[in-house]
Amino acid sequence: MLRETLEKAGIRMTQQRIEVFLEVLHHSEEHPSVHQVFDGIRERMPTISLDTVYRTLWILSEVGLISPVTSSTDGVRFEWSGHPHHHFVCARCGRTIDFESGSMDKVRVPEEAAGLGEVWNAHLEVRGLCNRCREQGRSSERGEAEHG
Amino acid sequence: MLRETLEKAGIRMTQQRIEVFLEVLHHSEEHPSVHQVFDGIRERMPTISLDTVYRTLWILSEVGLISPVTSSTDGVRFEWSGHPHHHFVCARCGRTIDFESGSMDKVRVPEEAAGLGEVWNAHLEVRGLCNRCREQGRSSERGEAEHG
DNA sequence: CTAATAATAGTTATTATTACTACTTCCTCA
DNA sequence: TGAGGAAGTAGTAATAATAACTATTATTAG
Repeated sequence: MLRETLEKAGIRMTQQRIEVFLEVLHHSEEHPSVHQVFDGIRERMPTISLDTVYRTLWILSEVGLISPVTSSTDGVRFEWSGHPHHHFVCARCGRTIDFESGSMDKVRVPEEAAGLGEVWNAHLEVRGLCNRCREQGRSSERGEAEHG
Repeated sequence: MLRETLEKAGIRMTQQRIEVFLEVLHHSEEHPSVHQVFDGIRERMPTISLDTVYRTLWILSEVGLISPVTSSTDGVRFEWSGHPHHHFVCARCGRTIDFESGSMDKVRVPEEAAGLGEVWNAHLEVRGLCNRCREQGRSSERGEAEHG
């Protein structure tokens, strides 16, 4: 799937790109940050540079294999694009929580969107207050987004 | 609406908060960046600080009056939460384009989401390649996201 | 197998965002 | 109405996150 997509886009397949893709794929539900991906790969490939990880993540995003996740400001996070699911984003702590929905998965993309460009996928983005923050009242703080 | 919401959350209403809210409200479709809001307000209130703008934007987000927008890495952008609409996000240039949809607006939020917390609102997030990038082939670049 | 070229490592430079502190404003309750 | 105290702000310094840069290396086409 990686090989095929990169080939179609005229982008070379390198070991680094394979590693970055597999790392995001493997930890997709955790919405890994750039540094999580970096550290994960370094165990197997100690010389990989942070710059390469950044560049590669955006390249994989541009061809649609992975997607940046709505995030708090602690940096970009990514997920694999291939698994249909939706997001609950907490307005207070900034966490993005995945959920699946049989009813929503087969939603047809509105015409209005199709007119704006070539549609690849779509998901529902729900905003609100997560259960954890709801219990903590005003004591919770932004930024400790574990994106779990 | 501002007064009422802040009061309910036990947050004081200050001139700065009014200005920040109005600035975002007024330029909502452009998804203003922090600096756009800052500059806009400075014309009327020259002493406002960038720190205040950042703090206020996040406070208004936490109470649900505004929302951060899925963005490229050129910084956070915000929009007013009160207008129901959806997003087309270009995977290449990072632009977020608003669109309205009669069919989607009355979508009911799935049960699976309601279990995760208190739901405030929901919208569709469509990913793909915007018309502009589609025409430009591989010449386009990330980062010049005008969020128009 | 080799040349041409795209991609990477390692680092430095930028820039968005947050932290900090003295000062000011706003609200409460008498 | 006005003093006391808490919450909010300005101005700036500190802290990351992200991008830029260049010599070197890996990849692909032929």
